Amino acid sequence: MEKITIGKLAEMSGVGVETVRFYQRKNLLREPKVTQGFRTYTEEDAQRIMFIKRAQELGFTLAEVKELLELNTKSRVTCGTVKIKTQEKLNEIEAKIADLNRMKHLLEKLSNACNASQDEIRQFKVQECFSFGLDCKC
Amino acid sequence: MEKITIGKLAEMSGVGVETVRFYQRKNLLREPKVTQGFRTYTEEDAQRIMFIKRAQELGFTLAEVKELLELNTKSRVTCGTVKIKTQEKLNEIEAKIADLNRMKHLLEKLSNACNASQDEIRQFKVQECFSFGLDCKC
DNA sequence: ATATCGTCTGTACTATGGTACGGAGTCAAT
DNA sequence: ATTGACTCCGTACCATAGTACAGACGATAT
Repeated sequence: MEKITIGKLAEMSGVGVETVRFYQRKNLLREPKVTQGFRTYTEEDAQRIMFIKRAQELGFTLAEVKELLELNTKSRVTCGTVKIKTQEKLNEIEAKIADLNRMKHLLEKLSNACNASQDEIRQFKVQECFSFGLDCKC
Repeated sequence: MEKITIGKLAEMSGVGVETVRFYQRKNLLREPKVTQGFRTYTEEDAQRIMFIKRAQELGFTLAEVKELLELNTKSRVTCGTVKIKTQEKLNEIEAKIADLNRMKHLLEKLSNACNASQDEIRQFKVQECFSFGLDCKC
């Protein structure tokens, strides 16, 4: 089995070398064994980075990802604790979804208001269209 | 009609004085008339700041808000242009909602898996639960 | 043996969206 | 007339999430 250097790890997990070091500084990644002055990583480190990336895509900040990973690091944890953490995240996610749905409906309203005369050049009060509470008058 | 100073404008539009100056530096807000060395604003400036804040809440970055405001500045613009811009945002928002829903279902699965033995201490692989594509094995 | 690539460390820089501060000038009330 | 609040300007600073780079050292190939 070949040694996984920082460069290989970065390539495996689809990030830059500097990003790996950054995650280490932020304690999102353990400091790996150092063999002859070089860091040597494992498959698990790559998994961990991919997990970080995945969670980020899903709207978690690095601080939140760290929390999630710490649940895992403790390895044995009461189900109650996990349940509370996941419920907190669920509430956050539901709030985000609700916000985004609100945005979506308003944008749809704006888009539909523009539908009537698609190519026509006309006075357009963008600000008015975004003043929710007021009706779009474009 | 009383003169609207930067402090009053900030209060009217619910931001800080420094934020007003910041928006001016970013050309999101025009440089107002200066009367005896003091900036004098109008109602419209307050409207504009509120528009910026509203658009931000809806997920637009300041750069995007600037674009939207420039559509307005040009005063006459095809409805097609506005439609394209809003449609782009709609697509982004819909993708985010889809991601969050995926996340939600996985967290619910995780939460339910913990339900059976609420107080029992057991091995818990959070990462596995988040590895979408894999099934949760907790 | 020398070149070249990769890694080491630390620090500096990027963008985004503000927030804070120092020192000077102005305005309004007492 | 002096205090206190407000404003002026420029610059520095904050968090977030990286990205870049300098100078030294190690590993490998020719």
